[in-house]
Amino acid sequence: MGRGKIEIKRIENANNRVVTFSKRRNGLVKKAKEITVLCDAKVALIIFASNGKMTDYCCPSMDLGAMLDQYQKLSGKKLWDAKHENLSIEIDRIKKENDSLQLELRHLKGEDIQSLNLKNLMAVEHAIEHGLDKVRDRQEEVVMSKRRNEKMMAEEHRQLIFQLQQQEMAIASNARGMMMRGDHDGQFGYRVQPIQPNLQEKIMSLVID
Amino acid sequence: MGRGKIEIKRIENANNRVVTFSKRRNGLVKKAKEITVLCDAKVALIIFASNGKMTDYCCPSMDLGAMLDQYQKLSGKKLWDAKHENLSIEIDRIKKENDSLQLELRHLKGEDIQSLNLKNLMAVEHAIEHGLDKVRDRQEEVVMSKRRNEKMMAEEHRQLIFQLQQQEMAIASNARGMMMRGDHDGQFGYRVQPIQPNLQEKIMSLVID
DNA sequence: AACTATTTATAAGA
DNA sequence: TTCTTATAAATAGTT
Repeated sequence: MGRGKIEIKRIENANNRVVTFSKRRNGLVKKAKEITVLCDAKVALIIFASNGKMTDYCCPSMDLGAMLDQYQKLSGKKLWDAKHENLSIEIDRIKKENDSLQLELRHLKGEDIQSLNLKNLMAVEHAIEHGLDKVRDRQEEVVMSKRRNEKMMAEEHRQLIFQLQQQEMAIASNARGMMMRGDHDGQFGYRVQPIQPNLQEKIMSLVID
Repeated sequence: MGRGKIEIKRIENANNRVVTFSKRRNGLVKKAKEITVLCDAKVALIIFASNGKMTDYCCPSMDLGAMLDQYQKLSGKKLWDAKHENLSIEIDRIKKENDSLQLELRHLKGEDIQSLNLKNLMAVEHAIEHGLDKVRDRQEEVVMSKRRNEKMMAEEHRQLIFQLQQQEMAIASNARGMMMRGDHDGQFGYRVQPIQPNLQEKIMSLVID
């Protein structure tokens, strides 16, 4: 229908194709609306242009979800049941994994062990003993580390006290010198160098744990 | 387009409505096919007649499921929401539970404990110790039970030997009596009663573990 | 289901 | 994209 008859095959001219698409898409939607009104029909229509742009129409009397439910019932085809099923299967799988973890956990806690035979009991015992060893080793480490830190702290505390004393003495002797020389412009004869430049950071790190 | 112009409103005459539906439905599907071919478009079309009968068309290049996936992406509307999302949420929930179980399990096995502080380590230690106690108690029980069973077994073994001996003696004496009386019709004077009727079952149950 | 007068859709051109 | 218009196609009413 137009100035000339056309064959129903892909329109090679890209521009014509796009224009024709636009016209025919409008026509299609218009006809979908018309049949809906004229004939009490339910219509759902989804159109993707080759550039990906989408147009859709759904009759006002039923939403697309309901249409598709109906479609599945009548056609027997599954649209999302498959995905659904996959999710359900995944859930079952994880739940089973969960149960087995749960059971292993309970065994290690000495629960639900009535059904275990001697061999299993010994395996569980070994696992527990191994874990206990490791946990105790780690405790040891942590305690030792804490103790080391305390010692360092104490040592540095002593150092700080020593430094403070030195500075006080230096200031005192300087002040005496200044007074004797009448030096009042606030410039000391020498600066007290920090013995441990990173002391503050070290202390902070010790305090963290 | 026809002998007369019609208003786009419900066709009251039921027969006309059905006929028009049929014609227009065919037209709609035809146009859907044409735009698919002419313009590289993807079209999905579902039509329900007022009597419930369904007609559908989907472009050959994409199945309806894929079309609807795309529809959801582009429109942001969710078609199979409720069920789907609930399942996804459920999966997330179970996975998290799983992870936490996994972690607890690893802790009890003495793994991944570098990050635990002393307090946590001690809690884990106590859990493990408790489990170890329980498992060892149960082992003790099982071993004791086995020992008891062995004793019972030995005792019943002795009983069986005793019974067998008795029966052999009874048969022997009977046979002698029969021979002396010329009793050859196979009927013994009395039956040997089983001393322990359920012996077989008892033995079976002992053998199981 | 066929026919056909008429309306509608649209291809090509601007 | 939009408008125009000649023509093809769809279809309403009829047989």
